[in-house]
This record gives sequence, C-alpha cells and structure tokens, in this order.
Amino acid sequence: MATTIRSVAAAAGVSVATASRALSGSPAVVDSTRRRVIQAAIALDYTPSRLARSLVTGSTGNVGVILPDITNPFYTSFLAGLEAALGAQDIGVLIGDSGENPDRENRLVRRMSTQVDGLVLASSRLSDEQIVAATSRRPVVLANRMLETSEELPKRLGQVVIDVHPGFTAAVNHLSSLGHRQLTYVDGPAQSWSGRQKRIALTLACSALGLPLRIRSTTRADFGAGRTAGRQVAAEAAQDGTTAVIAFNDQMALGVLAGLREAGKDVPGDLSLVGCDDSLEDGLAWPALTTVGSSARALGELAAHKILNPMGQEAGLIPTALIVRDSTERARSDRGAPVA
Amino acid sequence: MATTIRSVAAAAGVSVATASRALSGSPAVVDSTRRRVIQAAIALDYTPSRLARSLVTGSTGNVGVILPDITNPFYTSFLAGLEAALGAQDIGVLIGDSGENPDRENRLVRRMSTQVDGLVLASSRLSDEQIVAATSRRPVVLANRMLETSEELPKRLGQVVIDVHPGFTAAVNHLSSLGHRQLTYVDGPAQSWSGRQKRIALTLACSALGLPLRIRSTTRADFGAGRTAGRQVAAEAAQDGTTAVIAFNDQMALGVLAGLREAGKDVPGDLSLVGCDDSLEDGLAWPALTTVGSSARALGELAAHKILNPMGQEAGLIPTALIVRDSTERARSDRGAPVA
DNA sequence: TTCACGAATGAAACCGGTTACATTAACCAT
DNA sequence: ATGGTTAATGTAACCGGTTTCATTCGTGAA
Repeated sequence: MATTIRSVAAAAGVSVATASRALSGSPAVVDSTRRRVIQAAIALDYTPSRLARSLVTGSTGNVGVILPDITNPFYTSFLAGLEAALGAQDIGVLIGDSGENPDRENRLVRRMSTQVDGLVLASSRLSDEQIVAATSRRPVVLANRMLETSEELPKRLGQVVIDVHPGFTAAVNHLSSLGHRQLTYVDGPAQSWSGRQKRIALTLACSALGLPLRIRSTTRADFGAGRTAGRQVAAEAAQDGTTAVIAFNDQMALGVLAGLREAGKDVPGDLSLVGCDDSLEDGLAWPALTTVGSSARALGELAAHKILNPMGQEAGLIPTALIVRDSTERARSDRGAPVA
Repeated sequence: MATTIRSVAAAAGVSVATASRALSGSPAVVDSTRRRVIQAAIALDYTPSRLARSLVTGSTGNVGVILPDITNPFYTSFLAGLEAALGAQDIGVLIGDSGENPDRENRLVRRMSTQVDGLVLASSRLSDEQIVAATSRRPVVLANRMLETSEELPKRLGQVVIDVHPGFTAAVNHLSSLGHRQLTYVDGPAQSWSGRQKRIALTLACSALGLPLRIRSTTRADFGAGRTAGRQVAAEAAQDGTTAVIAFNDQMALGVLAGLREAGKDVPGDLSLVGCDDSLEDGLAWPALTTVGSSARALGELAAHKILNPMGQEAGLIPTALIVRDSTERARSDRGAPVA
C-alpha cells in the first residue's frame, strides 16, 4: 500500500541502491538517472520512511524533551524556543510531561530513548545517579538543573541553566534601597534545583546587606500554593515585619498577590512583590509585576544548540535581570524619608 | 554497543524468535524459558528498539500533534490533555508548531507521517483539500476545525470541536440583560474556523434579540492584536455607542483590557468585557474576566480518544458555558433603572 | 511398536531504507 | 589489441525486531 523506495526504483527502471543514492543526493549518480528517479518519486508521491532510515543509519532525526508541567508558561516558552531551533534543522520533537514525578520521568526516558538522538530534561526531578544512567542510553542535556557531582561529568551530558544571581541580587538591592528591612521568599518545591539556586542567591545578597530573609517553602510551584502562602504571609506580616515578598516564579507571585488581597493587603501599598521568569504577557497582572526576568525561550534555544553540538563541557548560561514594574514601592515605614 | 534482542537471546541460550516471544508475552513459550529470557533481559538492561518494532509491525506507538502556537494557553491545555490521555496508553507524542503557517504545517505533516500512527491537527490552517490529502498518509483528527465539505468525509478523518453556541448566546443574553445595546466583537484571524463559528453564534444571538453587532477583525490572535483593537474600540466607542466587548479569546481580551485602559476607559465601569476559553488561572486578570468557558484539556482528551478509536464519523463536541465574573456590569445608561 | 498430533522452539524471511562490495562498461596508455 | 583505471550501477548484507513456517520432541491412540 505504502509507496516504498522499491516501487520508485522499479518505476524509474533502476536498482534500489541507485534510487537511494539519487534521492539522497549522492554525487555518484549521473544527472539523467537522478532526474528519472526524482520524477518517479514525485509521480508516486513518495516519502521515505524515517523509521527504516533511522534503523540503518542509527540517527533518528528527533530529540525528546521531558518537562515537569507543560502548562507552566516557563516551560511552554522553553519548549517553543527548543522546537523552533530544532525544527529549523528539520529535527522532530517528542514531548513528555513528567508531572514532577521521578518515576514517570524515568519511564519516559526509557520509552523515548530508542527513538531519539538525544534527550533534553527540563528541571529534571531525577536523582543525579538516574541522570548519569540516562546518559548511557542517549546524550542528555539538562536544562535548569546541574549535577551536584564534583567528579568529572559524563561525556554525553550537557547543561544549560539560568544564572539567577544577577537578577536576584538586583532584586534584593532594589527592595533594600526602597527601605524594605524584612524580606520573605516564597519558595517552590524543595527538590527543585533552581529553587535552591534562588535561595542561595537571595541568602547571599541579603547577608551582604545585613538584611534578614524569611524563607517559606511550598510543595508545588503553582498559583494555588502561592495563594495559601500569600494568606500566611499576610497573617504573619504584623509579627515578623515582612514588607516585601519575592516569589519562586510569576505564577506563584500571582497567587501570593491573590492571597494577600484576600487578607486585605494591598500591593504595592502594604507589601511589595517580586516575581520570577517574566513569563506574563504585558498587562496580564495588575499591578504590573516587578520580576526577575530571563528568557525561557533563549534557554530552549540554547538547549537545542547544546544537544546538536555536544562539544564543550561548561554549562551554558542565560543571564537574568531585574525588571522593575509597579508591584514594588517604597516601604511604608520609609515613606517621606530622604532617599538612602 | 547497544544491547539487542540477539544478545539477550544468546545470554539466555535461546533463539531470537523465542526471546521475542518470551518478552512480548506470547503463550507459546514455557514458563521456565520465559524466566530465563526475562532474567537475561534485565541483567543486560535491555530496552527493545521501538524503531525496529515499528518497522515490522507497521504501528509506531506515537501520534503527531500540530498546533498553530504552542505558547497559547489554549493549545497548551489542549496539548496537556492529549499528552496525558495518550501517555496513559504508553503512546508517544510528537509536536510541531506551525506558527499559523500552512506551508510549515504541510511540511510537518509530511515529516511526521512516517513515524506516527495518526495526526492531530489543532485549528489547522490547511485547506480542506490539503487535509483530505493528509488523510491518505495517516488517520487524522481535526481539533477545533471542521471540513466545509458536504460530501462524505474521508474514512480516516475524525473531528472534535468546541460548540461555541451555548456559551456565546449566553454571553449575548447576559450583556443584553445588563442593558448593553451595542456590542463589539473583536475577532481573531480571518482564516480561523473557530472564529467564524463565533461570528455566526454571535450574529445569530444578537439578531434574535434585535441587537446590533460590530465586528472588528484582526490578523493575529494574541495580546498585541487585542491591545490595538482595544485602543480603537475606545476611540470609537463614543460614536458607535459600544458598551460591551466580546473577544476571540482570553489573551486578546487581556489585550483589549490593556488597550482600553491606555485610552482611559475603565472595565467594567465604562465598558464590559467578555473573553473566551477560560484559559486564565484564577486571579490572573484584574478584574476577573467573564468568559465563555470550555475545557481545552477536555478537547485534547477527546482528540486522543478519537485517534485511538477511529470508529464513529460524527464530530465530537465539547460544550461551552458562560462564566460570569467581574468584567461585566450593568451598562452605565441602564444604571438605576429597574432590572429588565 | 508405530504413527499422528500438538506443544515448544528454531531458521529464515521480512519491514524499508543505506551502504560495502561486486560488476560492468568506457576510456586511455602502452 | 591488451591491461589498468575509473565512473555508474547493481547485488546483497545489514539495522533490530516480529512472524511464518519448519523442525524437534514427547505423548497418547491404534
């Protein structure tokens, strides 16, 4: 039923070898023959089977991507960047949603491994050992995660991450200069590697300024978790003196915003709020959210590049910067006072 | 290097045929043998090659999905539903972003066709003929789009759509009962099938009530297009008397919201606003957006079901309903007047 | 005892491409 | 003319599984 290369060869009156060579542009075939073959292929509407080709060449022409949550705009942008960069090279993209579940993620790795040339794991929830193990199946690029190992990295492992330091220290400096003296960080899930990076960056920046930092952990990184955290922050702000909140990502920041409002707090009137990722379209939040921005899309493109050119062991870095909008304001206690 | 079924067979001391049977659970293999083979497979960390299997069985175990824009939350939810439903059956998902470009979409169809068991085209930008042509390669499920053809449908074509009528007529009735007498619909791209459905539903509902409807078309369905449309609506509202706006989708509604605000208009004070898709997380918009809701996720799940069980020619339907929130309010001209 | 039959396993073809190697033919130098 | 190159094409093996068909062996009936 399907039109194979043998039917094309027959139609063109040549052997399958010649047909294959003619279609793949080998120079060892004379022009007149090539024309005949191509004409036959067009006439029969022939499309070569990627499966068969992959089987013999050993390269499949597609890569697998595993994300913790397709729905999250950060991963969506990441995926868009990745897909665009790979699609431009005519490479296919297999996706899997791990639902932040390591077992599921591992199953996806196994499942995909035999039909991709490489795997991109975004914010992987696997253990270092599991990741190293995956490496023995296919080349792997970690995005938004790095191995803890100080030993030499597996040869077939690449890493691309967002460097949160510049953005988060800028955020702390910004809040400090606005007179905020007690910050609260609403963290994401404890296993998250990037969450830890953020905690470190914030802790560093705060201690450099002698500012106290309160860290509030959550189990998920979504709107709902942010909301309950927001309510709690509001309830305890009177005691602990928190006047500014930094959130793990923008979705949680929106949740915090909602939680604070439910508790009768105004942003930025009562508390200032800083998000992360700059994943919200203009005007999507009200007030517009001050956020630590970085391009998830750029991260995706970098990951694509890394999986195609495995050379280079150093981690690829995408920088962050603070994007000041309307959700941060001078601390109430500091209002009217001269600028520091 | 890779561990193949032959190495497993050798290790277990059986032929490849027996190894294959043992692993695929054929009853024609005695238990003791099966155990030996399985042990060998585990010892060698054997994972069967999907490629090789597909080549001979003719079924690949994955489906392709083509979306106009991965970044759009509607398609993201759709994709999430689809991936979840297919993943549960251990079916892989290949994605492609057409960028709303028919040529690109066609290339993706060709590219994927040899490595998937079926194709899901979401809001396809292809012509009816092109879609029918794709059908001859693989079974196709159209999502959010139907063929115009009155002739018999190709046997291998399924359709799943969102039935916009209930939601949109409810929206019109809702606005009408609030005293709005001139509505403006901010449409999406003209080629969009679902856009046409929405125009039809609105026109019908309005004429049933004797309400005039102004339709404003745009070229893209994103925030930016909504914003410029919002500015224009604000500028002309004084002349044409528009007091309520319905948007093609929530992203555009947010754009319209931003555009109106830039022009000094308040929502819902000056104008009421209705979105579509209910794609925004709780509290993501301010004020919370009244919207015509339907579950893109459910549509994705239905598409997954349809591609797995091709039986049934009738289009699958996902209903819509109006979700009233805070962006719609009694028309200013009508305030203080008794409720109709 | 012999034969038929069925159960368990093995040998080999096959899926649709690519590619190493063999073959043919044409051309040039001797 | 003859032998050696080289260019163009053909033959067949191969990728890693599945599946058809053949083979072997044990068992029960004749």
